[in-house]
Amino acid sequence: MTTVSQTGKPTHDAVDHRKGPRRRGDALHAAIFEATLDELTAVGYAELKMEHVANRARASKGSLYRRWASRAELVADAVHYTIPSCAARPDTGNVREDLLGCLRGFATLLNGPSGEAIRGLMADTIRNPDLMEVVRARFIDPGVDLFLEVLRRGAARGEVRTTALTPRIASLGPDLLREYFLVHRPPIPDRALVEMVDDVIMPLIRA
Amino acid sequence: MTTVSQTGKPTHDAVDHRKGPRRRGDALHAAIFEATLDELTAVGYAELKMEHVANRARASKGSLYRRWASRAELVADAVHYTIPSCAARPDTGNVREDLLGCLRGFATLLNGPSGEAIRGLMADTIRNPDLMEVVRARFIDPGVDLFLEVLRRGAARGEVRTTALTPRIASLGPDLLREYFLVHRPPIPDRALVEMVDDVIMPLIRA
DNA sequence: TGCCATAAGAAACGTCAAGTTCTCTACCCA
DNA sequence: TGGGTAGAGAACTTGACGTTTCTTATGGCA
Repeated sequence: MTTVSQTGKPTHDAVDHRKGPRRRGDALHAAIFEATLDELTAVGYAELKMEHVANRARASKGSLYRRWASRAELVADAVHYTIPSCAARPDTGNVREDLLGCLRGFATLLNGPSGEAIRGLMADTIRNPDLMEVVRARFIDPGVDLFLEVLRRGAARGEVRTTALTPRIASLGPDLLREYFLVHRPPIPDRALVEMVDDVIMPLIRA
Repeated sequence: MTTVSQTGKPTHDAVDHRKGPRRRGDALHAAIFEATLDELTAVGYAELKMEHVANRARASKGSLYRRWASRAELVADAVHYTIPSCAARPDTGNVREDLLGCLRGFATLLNGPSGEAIRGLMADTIRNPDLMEVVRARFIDPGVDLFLEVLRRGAARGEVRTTALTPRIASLGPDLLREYFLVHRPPIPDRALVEMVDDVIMPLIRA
């Protein structure tokens, strides 16, 4: 098929979706999410271009910008859309194992394409501080809640001092993990997680 | 004064430094550093443009790129050049006060234009992971060394368990501070520093 | 003192992606 | 079945980056 552009230059299109089947609403939304994640996996956040996402989704840039004001918002939505339930919730009956299980779950996530995305989102936070609230609400606070729950179960079993059930203590795990994640190259080694639990958290919470 | 550009368009320049006094070497180097810091203070890292730094320094972009390959390298050098000696080294004879003093010193730094710059540099780390080593060597490792020294003095006075003299414990202060810095809007409240010391570090190191 | 290599200043250029706008048209619904 | 909505595709505008070119001031050296 041959069309002629406004400037008269002929372009040969494999498929012109002005004429082909055309998705709308949720179907298009989902297709863009999948394209975003594929692109994220393929080239990473830093090299992710709106135009490439559009092409991969067989959509137009206009459709993307109609829904999201920026790359950051698109990626935040796309990652949030696919993170299953923000990692598993281990319950082994032992606080140390539960804590380690949580950290390992997060680390696995951060070592994959979602980690790439979160790293990039935190970077964009500088140009757009409002994004920080979004990142915190979606990717940070849930982790603290999970740790607090683990500590409460431990306290119920008598493993954990009740005075350790504070936000400051509960967020130590997520904080140290994120800190490690942001300052070191991936992947996060398991040894670092064990140190966080055994050298910092356990001594602080032991009954 | 009026000059004629290559394309024949007349341009009216206040001063054309092809004819004016011309700095070289260290004088120019220093002028560029000062312009970088002024620009950082004025518009922040995200909005810092090489061209604007050049204009402010009354230098050319060419001169900048002859010395630094990127904005990140320029800013890293400029900030490092002006940080006095990476904060004071309190020695009050009391571990808790020393720790708090260190954290307050860093927090003051991070609440100013240097903090803006460091935040931005950490963001650029995503596009350029080599930068991470530079940031760590210049702005992170010195902090850990300082804390380790404070802990050693405390141990010598019998205030600190000798088993607490590990990198994991010594870097807790800088780690938690940086974590807070990266995830929250400035400024860092003093309350957060006190919590780090009293709820996390002190319980872990007490003899 | 005068010559010359070096490097600074200014401006233009090529590139690239962001974001916008335009036209055309498929799809949905009343 | 006809009209409004929204998607596809491409051109366009803008803005910054990093480079190149040309001119000329500066400092070292003979």
